[in-house]
Amino acid sequence: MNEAQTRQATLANPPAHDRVYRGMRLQIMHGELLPGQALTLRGIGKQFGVSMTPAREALRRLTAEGALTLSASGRVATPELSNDRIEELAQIRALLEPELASRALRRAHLALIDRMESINEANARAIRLQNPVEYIRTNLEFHRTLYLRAQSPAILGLLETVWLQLGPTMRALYTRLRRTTAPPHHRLILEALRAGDDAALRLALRTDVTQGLRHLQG
Amino acid sequence: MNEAQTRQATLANPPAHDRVYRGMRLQIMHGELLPGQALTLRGIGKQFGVSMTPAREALRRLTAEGALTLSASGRVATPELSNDRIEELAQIRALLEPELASRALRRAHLALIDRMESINEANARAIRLQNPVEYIRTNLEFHRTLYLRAQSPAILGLLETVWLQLGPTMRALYTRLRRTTAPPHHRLILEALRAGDDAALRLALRTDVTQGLRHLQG
DNA sequence: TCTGTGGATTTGTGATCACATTTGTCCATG
DNA sequence: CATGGACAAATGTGATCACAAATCCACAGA
Repeated sequence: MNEAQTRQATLANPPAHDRVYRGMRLQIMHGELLPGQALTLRGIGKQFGVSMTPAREALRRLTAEGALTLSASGRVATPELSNDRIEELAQIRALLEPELASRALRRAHLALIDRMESINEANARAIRLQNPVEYIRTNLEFHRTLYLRAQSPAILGLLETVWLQLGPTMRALYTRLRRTTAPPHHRLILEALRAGDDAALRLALRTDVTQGLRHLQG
Repeated sequence: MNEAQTRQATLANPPAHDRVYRGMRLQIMHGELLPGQALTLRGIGKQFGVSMTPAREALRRLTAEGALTLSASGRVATPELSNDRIEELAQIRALLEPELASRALRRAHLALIDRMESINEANARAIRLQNPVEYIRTNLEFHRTLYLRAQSPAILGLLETVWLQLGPTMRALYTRLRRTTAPPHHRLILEALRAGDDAALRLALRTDVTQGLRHLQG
């Protein structure tokens, strides 16, 4: 019938628990939180101006996606990943991302490549400015821009949960080894896209993914 | 007014929301619910003898894993997957499961293969008895028994969420085409395991996964 | 037979509270 | 200086309630 969203004056259309979820999700994926950071229901609730109930639902949702870990006493915190687990998550990325890139290749037109190019420049800028959050954000946006063309929401959705799990760890990685040069494989990815070379594209993504996380081992 | 909180202090029992989650999860993964089945918080609460709060947390968790879909009005139901989505999920299985099998191959000893053999016989029995839930259950157990040896909890966890999403659909598939013979690829999997042939094992799993879901298309 | 319209019922959402348990702090004791 | 125990604060859990929106259903009108 009437599609008018005449919600209560206090809040906008999206439910409170969804706003909390989205906000926390961005913070985690972009590496704004360090590994092992503890979170409380009342604290999150206060931060977003809601009660415990929506905060609880948001955190439950995030723990279900692996973005947060649940201690035995029910306390939530950002995960501190073991080396084995990092290797597993990197392997998942190495399996899914070449597939998504290959699916996107057929649909990739010039405007898309240009957009990725400009995102890559923003990424290089973030490195110059030593801004970890912006570096992670633009790096993920570079990949996501390509994968959105794959028209494969299920695979992309699963991949994003993997990124979520790696968020705090990637932040810790960045601050530990302060990189000064842009990731070299982004150029290879763009070249393979322009050439329409499927094999080269898959290889470039596999190396970009595994290389970036190999530094964390040890 | 329920004055009997009856928390049974110091009795190490899982929280209510966790019990609800596990129960619903099994029902979904084993195909006890058909696609499109609607669920209500109060209904689930009554079914498990708890209030709305734990039921809400359990359903939120399951929707986060893709086991349930959330309508615009906030109602939850088992997913009705499109053909495209089924193809995507099958592709994910085709990528992850050969990898898990390969990792398990090095650690697979004779007792494991024997156990898989007996599970496979239970699977064939379920087919003879035309029992869809038991068929799905033993089929998943066959795969999981192998993958547990891979010692890769992150990959296996991700894969299980894919199985979850396919649960109701696999049930619908089964009742639609009433299979009468056991899946032929399980034998190939067992043979490749005995021979220690990595390439053959990967291939057997890829075909087992894609073949089983190809029937659903159209 | 079909349609839409009104009200009654069902349902999800968010706040609040009681309670058991965990965690933190401080001080006495060895 | 280290250790442990008692007390206080903090925290997750689950029940309950009010409320608005969505859904359902009977019934009148075309």
